[in-house]
Amino acid sequence: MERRRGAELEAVLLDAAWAELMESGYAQLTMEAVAARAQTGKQVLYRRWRNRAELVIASMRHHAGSIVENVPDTGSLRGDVLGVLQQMADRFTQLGPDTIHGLMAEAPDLDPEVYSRMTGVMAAIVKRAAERGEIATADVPVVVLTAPTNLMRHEIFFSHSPVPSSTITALVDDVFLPLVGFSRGT
Amino acid sequence: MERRRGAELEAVLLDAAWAELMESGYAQLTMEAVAARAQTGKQVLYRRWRNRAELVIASMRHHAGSIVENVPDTGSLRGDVLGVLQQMADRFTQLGPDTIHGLMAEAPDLDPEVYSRMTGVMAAIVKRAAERGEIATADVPVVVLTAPTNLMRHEIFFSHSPVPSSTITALVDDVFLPLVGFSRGT
DNA sequence: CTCCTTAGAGACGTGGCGTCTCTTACGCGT
DNA sequence: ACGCGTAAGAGACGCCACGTCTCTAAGGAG
Repeated sequence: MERRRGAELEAVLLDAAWAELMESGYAQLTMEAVAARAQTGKQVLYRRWRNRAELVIASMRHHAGSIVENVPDTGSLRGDVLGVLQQMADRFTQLGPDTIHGLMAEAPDLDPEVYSRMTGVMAAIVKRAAERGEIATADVPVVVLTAPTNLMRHEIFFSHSPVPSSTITALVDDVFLPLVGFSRGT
Repeated sequence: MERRRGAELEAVLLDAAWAELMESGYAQLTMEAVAARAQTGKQVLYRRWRNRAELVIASMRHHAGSIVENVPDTGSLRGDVLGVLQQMADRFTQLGPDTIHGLMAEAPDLDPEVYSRMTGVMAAIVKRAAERGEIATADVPVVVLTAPTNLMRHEIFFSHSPVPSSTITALVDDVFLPLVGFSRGT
């Protein structure tokens, strides 16, 4: 019997978890099923992750790398923000709301990271826009800086269907751009 | 043995559920415990609600009535919006994040109601402000109308501690009021 | 070649869900 | 006043998945 070990095995486990997640959703995902799919025992899972939530989070990271490390750079403030929001939408509609809610409920210590990371992304985008002269200053209140991504996240959490692109453009054109003193068109 | 019936019994059940919710939180709340506290059997619960989520939701409604039916009327737009957000904060910090997340995960059909209700509340507030002449028009994009309550809800969901009032005022002063063309102070 | 880690497999105890069953109280109609 | 039917009170039951424990054997390190 070929016996998998170390990183190789771990990859198989994470892939199995991801497959189960896509097929059954978070609520239906069981450790037994993941182990069975990976053709191994539960203990192999529990040796690496303390519970279902940790396994799933690890499998998400493994599958898609860490969230937005490729900050969009379209040359315009509007394009950049649209890009960020679109990325968020794509990523989370793939997961589906039940996975998101399930993880929130079972892994309360997950969010701070994802949460604060976006603030940095937005800050970078705004800084560039200020340097280009699109807006007067990069000195924007945090609450404004995080408004679009937070509203986007809110949309993702509450809408039980994919977020339409019209909502995304509305968030940018009717909320964010006015707040940073960017007059569109005119 | 005095045997409770109908509405009387139902009230006892809902109170028991609420007490368990406050004591143990949603994740730890069990049907057994609720039944025991109400000095009855589980069947009495299952005869009325299909599962834990429905019971808890009913108990929340029973305990605090339906959300914001008392739309604040402070005489100023700023005061009204602050009032609404403060009510949301109060209500939900009482519940705690784990209850909220748990319910979201298990009762996907709960939110639309709560969600859309706030839009109406905000619309009423803005309409009054326009009539008072505080702002030019009550014709505000939906995405702006819902921005403060949505951001508030986002804050509640992600912050694992009570929302500070500084955040609430920031939402109103740095996001909402500028968006509806209200120049503060000046 | 031996040793030690750990993969693979499955049994096990636990806990809560939701169902089923049974007895018994009590409101209602006649 | 009486009996019928509905539903309360109580608990047993099967089930499922969690997370733990135990055992055997593979295969890398020395």
